[in-house]
Amino acid sequence: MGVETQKSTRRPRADSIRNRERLLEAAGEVFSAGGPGASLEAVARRAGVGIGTLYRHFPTREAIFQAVYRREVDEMVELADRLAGEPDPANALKRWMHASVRMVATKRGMLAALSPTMDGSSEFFADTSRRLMSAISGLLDRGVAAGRLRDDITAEELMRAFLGICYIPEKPGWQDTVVRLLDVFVDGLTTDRAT
Amino acid sequence: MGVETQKSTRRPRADSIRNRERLLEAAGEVFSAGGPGASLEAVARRAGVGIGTLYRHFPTREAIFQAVYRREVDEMVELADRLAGEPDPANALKRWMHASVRMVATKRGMLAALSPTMDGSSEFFADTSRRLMSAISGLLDRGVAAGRLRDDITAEELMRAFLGICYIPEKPGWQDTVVRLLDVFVDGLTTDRAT
DNA sequence: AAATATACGGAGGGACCCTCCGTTTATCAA
DNA sequence: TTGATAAACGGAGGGTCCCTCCGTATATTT
Repeated sequence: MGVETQKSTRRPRADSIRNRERLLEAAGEVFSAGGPGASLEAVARRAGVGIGTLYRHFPTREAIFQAVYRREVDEMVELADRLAGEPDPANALKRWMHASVRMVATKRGMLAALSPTMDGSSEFFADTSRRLMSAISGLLDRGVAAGRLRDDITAEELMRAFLGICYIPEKPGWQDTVVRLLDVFVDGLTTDRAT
Repeated sequence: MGVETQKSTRRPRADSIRNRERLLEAAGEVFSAGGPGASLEAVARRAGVGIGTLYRHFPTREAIFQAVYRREVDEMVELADRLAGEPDPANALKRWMHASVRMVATKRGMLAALSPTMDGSSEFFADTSRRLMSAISGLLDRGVAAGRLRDDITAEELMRAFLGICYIPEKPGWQDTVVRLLDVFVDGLTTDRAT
């Protein structure tokens, strides 16, 4: 025994994989539009699957929230890597932040929705925020090394400022406001100004 | 016209007043236990009135939240006044904070619950937090004047520390933790220690 | 005591939550 | 190819909650 542990298990069904993907897609859209209280039945409807299928893939509300969040963090990290090739570091940072606003909207929803059951999840949060931090500091360091960004702001401070700006009370159109303010902030980070 | 504006209006019915009071009582209990998503029907049940009665007195979820919150702020302010006669200012501060933990639980729920419709409410929040601030600074100043509390902490800083401690991620029993930490903090505020 | 303005309770239609199970289908072996 | 069958699917169903509406009950007033 021991060698046979992974033998006779079937390959996962194609429709299962496809539906899981559709659900995550739909959940990302529904959650960032409708907030934490968004209806899971709406998610299933949007994904074009039955409600039972949703619950089989994600037994709890927390499970699907986490899956969506993890997925978006993956995308942010990946995007940061891709932007490492940008000639203009400040611009790279802006683009990264713009893309991240959507992620923050999801996370905000999560934090509110998960507070009751957030016991075992703190490790999960610690992990993802560590990964985000290393992504953002990669972009920052590159700009500093190139002499294009100020060197007296740490990645952690940058993260805080980013989140702080994102937490502006949400009215209709808040995402636009946030994006503009983020641009102003990154402009302030650049070195090419009179001081 | 103008003189007659307030004439022929009947006295409000006794049962109406009583039910309103019961609803506020019940809502305070249900909200601080169950958070922002708590069921309004549960509130009505606990108050021993029909759901219709709840909705007549408080047409929206926001309305009842605000009423509960305002009421608790009133109590906090009143309690601060009463505690002005305490011989020991540090103890007075502790007692005030212990009582306020409950209020914060309600407010936390409100902030989460009201974020969608919080447009017109900012004035309401500004007003109540102003009143709270003046209550807390009354207690603080008295201790400073008596030479029993440090004079290098402002009322605003005290308020921030208080709220910061209250926002500890909530697990079962969080209120106890908060109360203990608040005590430690107030102990640190006192002057009678080796420095 | 009668009149009536007010307040009360809860039925009802709609949405959502989550479970359970009969039906469908993708995979695998023959 | 062609079953056999494990795996996944869909959605009905029972429960809770939301909010509205209106017939009934009652506190005031005269």
